[in-house]
Parts: sequence; structure tokens; C-alpha cells
Amino acid sequence: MKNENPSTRDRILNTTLDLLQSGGGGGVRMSDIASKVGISRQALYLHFPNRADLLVAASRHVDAENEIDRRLVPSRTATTGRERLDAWIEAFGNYIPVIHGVASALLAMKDTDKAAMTAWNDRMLAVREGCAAAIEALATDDELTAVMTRDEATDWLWTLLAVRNWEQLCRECGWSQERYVEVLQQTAANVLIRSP
Amino acid sequence: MKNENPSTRDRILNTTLDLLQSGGGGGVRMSDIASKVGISRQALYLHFPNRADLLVAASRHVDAENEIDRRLVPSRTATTGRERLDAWIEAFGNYIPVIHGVASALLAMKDTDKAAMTAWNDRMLAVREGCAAAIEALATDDELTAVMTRDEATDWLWTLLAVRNWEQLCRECGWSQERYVEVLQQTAANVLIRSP
DNA sequence: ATGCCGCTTGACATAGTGTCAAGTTGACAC
DNA sequence: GTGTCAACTTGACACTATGTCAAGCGGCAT
Repeated sequence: MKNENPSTRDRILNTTLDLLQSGGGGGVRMSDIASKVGISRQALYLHFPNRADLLVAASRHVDAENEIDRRLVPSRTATTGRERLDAWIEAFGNYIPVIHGVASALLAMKDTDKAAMTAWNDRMLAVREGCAAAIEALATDDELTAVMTRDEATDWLWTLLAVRNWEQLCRECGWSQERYVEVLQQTAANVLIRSP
Repeated sequence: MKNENPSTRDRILNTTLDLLQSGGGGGVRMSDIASKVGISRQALYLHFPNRADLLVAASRHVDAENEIDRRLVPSRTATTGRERLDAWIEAFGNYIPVIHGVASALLAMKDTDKAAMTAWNDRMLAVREGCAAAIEALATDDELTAVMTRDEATDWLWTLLAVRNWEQLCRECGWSQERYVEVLQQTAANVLIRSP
């Protein structure tokens, strides 16, 4: 678990992400991962104590490999509230397809596995922070609608950006990624920005 | 499976719904249901071939017991497109808490169980029909936004009304049912109705 | 050469679903 | 009363997936 040869651990994580991405969510078993990595099932348990922890590690691995911070620069450096909102939706909306496999697997375990649920909630609270910051930026520009409180607006935006909604629009309904981002930006603007 | 004493079958279905409603989603086992009904686990299999079929039957049972048709009357008799949209959102939005337990259980099985997935998709396609009808009503009144096609607008409304979104807003964020309906009506109006 | 590390092999515990076979019970028919 | 039929019980078992345990093996660093 600590300082062992990194290549095997990384191979496990990458393979896990591969399988989650293609095979889709819940159906990926420990033995599937082991055999695709080319090690024994038990070797997995030498690196990760259980399936939930492996999935959580995989989800953090995604962040590490995809420079999440770089993606957020435009959102943080935006000058107006409106720009910040658009940048945030674009950044996170385009990050969803990258995390979708592992997100979906974690989401599927949420109901039964306490550890998985905690891990997922942690990650989603971070997303909520991003939403709250965007709402705050709108508020300081006095552009936020009066129809909702700040908390409500944050809840609303957070919900709008849910992974399941991306899944439904882009996977089930066949929307393109660009259209998804575009429509969500418009939706958010129409609802959150104070009318003149 | 066909004409046996209805009372046991109904007791099974009602008990299943009770447990799903309180215990929440995935964690309800066949043995839990059996012992709460007061019969043996095996007796369940005399009435339903497997867990997925039991859940599907339970979900249909909800509709039967909750007069889904009566709820939809205001939506069908609305005269303007806008009224119809509001009535539809109110009707389905207020139906979600009723079906939430069984919906959540079926949703949890979607990834692993093919039968559960098919059943769920069937039911959700019916919801999509309702959305499509509301969009159509807006379009014939010439009130539909030009920013989306009718299909896109239907997809969007369908996604907005997803069970998971209700769950997040009303369960996790603590919104009241009334506020949820109100905000979703406003959201839909702001996004879908052509600006003057 | 000794000892440790990463890994393998194989057996086993556990939880839940679903199956099978034999037995019980009560109601109803004759 | 006796037969019988359906609903239900009891208990054993197969299967699948996770997770545990113990013994062993091969390479490499000191």
C-alpha cells in the first residue's frame, strides 16, 4: 500500500479505468481487472484493501492524469460573474466524460457500500464548491436572480451538472458534448441571471 | 403467477413498497421482504420468478394504487401550452416521491440486471412521452423557444424531471416538495418559452 | 547465502440469489 | 371420513462475487 513498485499499482489503476470506461459501471469485477492486468486476483488485495478503495483510488488517479487544476484556470481567472459561470460549466461539463466510467461505478455502489458513498460524497461536495463559487461571483456582480437564494441557486446548478444528467443527454439521447455544454450554459444563464 | 389468492400477492407487493420506501433502494433483500410479510423466503418465488420481476410488479402496483391517470387530467385538459407544461411538471414532480423507493431500487439494478434495465427504460419512455406532449403543446401555441429543436427540448425536459434530480434537491439539499415543483416550473418556463 | 518483496496458488468464509425435493396444512368435494 | 389440490414450509444445495488466510516461489540487494 505504500511505496511498492509503482508500475504495478499504476497498471492496475489504468486497467481499472479502461474497463470502467468501456464495460460501463457496475459490471467490472475484481477478477476482470486482475486478469486484464495479468496478475492474480489476490495481488489486487496486496495493493488495495477492497473494491471500494480501488475505485476511489482510480477516481483520484483520473484527476492526477487529467490536470484538473489546469482545466479550472479559465473559471478562476474570469472577470465577470457571467464569464465565470460559463467557464465553470464548460470546465466541469467537459470533465464529466473523462470521469464518467469511474463515477458511474462509484454511484452504483452508493446504495450498498458506505465507503463508496462517503468517497463519492466527498468528490461531489468539491463540485458543489465550484458551483457555489460561480454563484458567488454572479452575486457580487449583482447579476444573480432574485428568485432563488444563493444556497438554492448553488443546489440548482449542482444538480443541473450532475453526472447522471450528462449520461442521459449525451449517452441515451445522443447529444454531442459541445451541444451539451452550450445548452447547459444557456439554461444556467436563463435561470440564474437576473432579468433586466 | 396467475390466479392465486390475491391477498398474499398484494401483501408481498405492499410490503416490498414499504421496505423500499423506508429502507431506501438497494439494501432490501428477498429475505427481508419474506419475513416482514410473514412467509418463507421460498414462498416469494412461488409468486415471482426473481427479484427483478418482483420489483417491476411492485412498480406497476404503485401506479395502480395511486391513480396515475387522475393525476394527469389537469395536464391533458390544459388549454394553453404554458398551462400544460406547468401541469405536467406538477403532476409528475409530485408523483416522484411516491415512486421514489421502487424507482431507486430499479435504478440500482440497471447496471447489472438486464430485465430491470428494460423495465426501467419502458417506464421512463412513458415519462418522455409526457414531456414530448408538453413540448408539442408549446410548439402549437408558438411559444416554444427557437434555441432548441423539439426533440432537444423533450430530452432536456425529460432530464430535468429525472428521479435522481428530485432526490438530490429534495433529499440531499432539503428542498420542500412545493419549492421543487415551483423552481422546476420556473426553470422550464425560462428555458423553453420563446422570449418576447 | 540470506532475507525480503512482490507475487502466485489454492483453500476457505460469507452473503445473497435462485433451485430442488419432500413434507405439512386446510379447505372443499364426494 | 377420505381424497386431493393448492398454498405454503423446511432444509439442502448450486452459484457468484467479495474478501481472508497460509504457504511457497523467484529474483535481487546486501
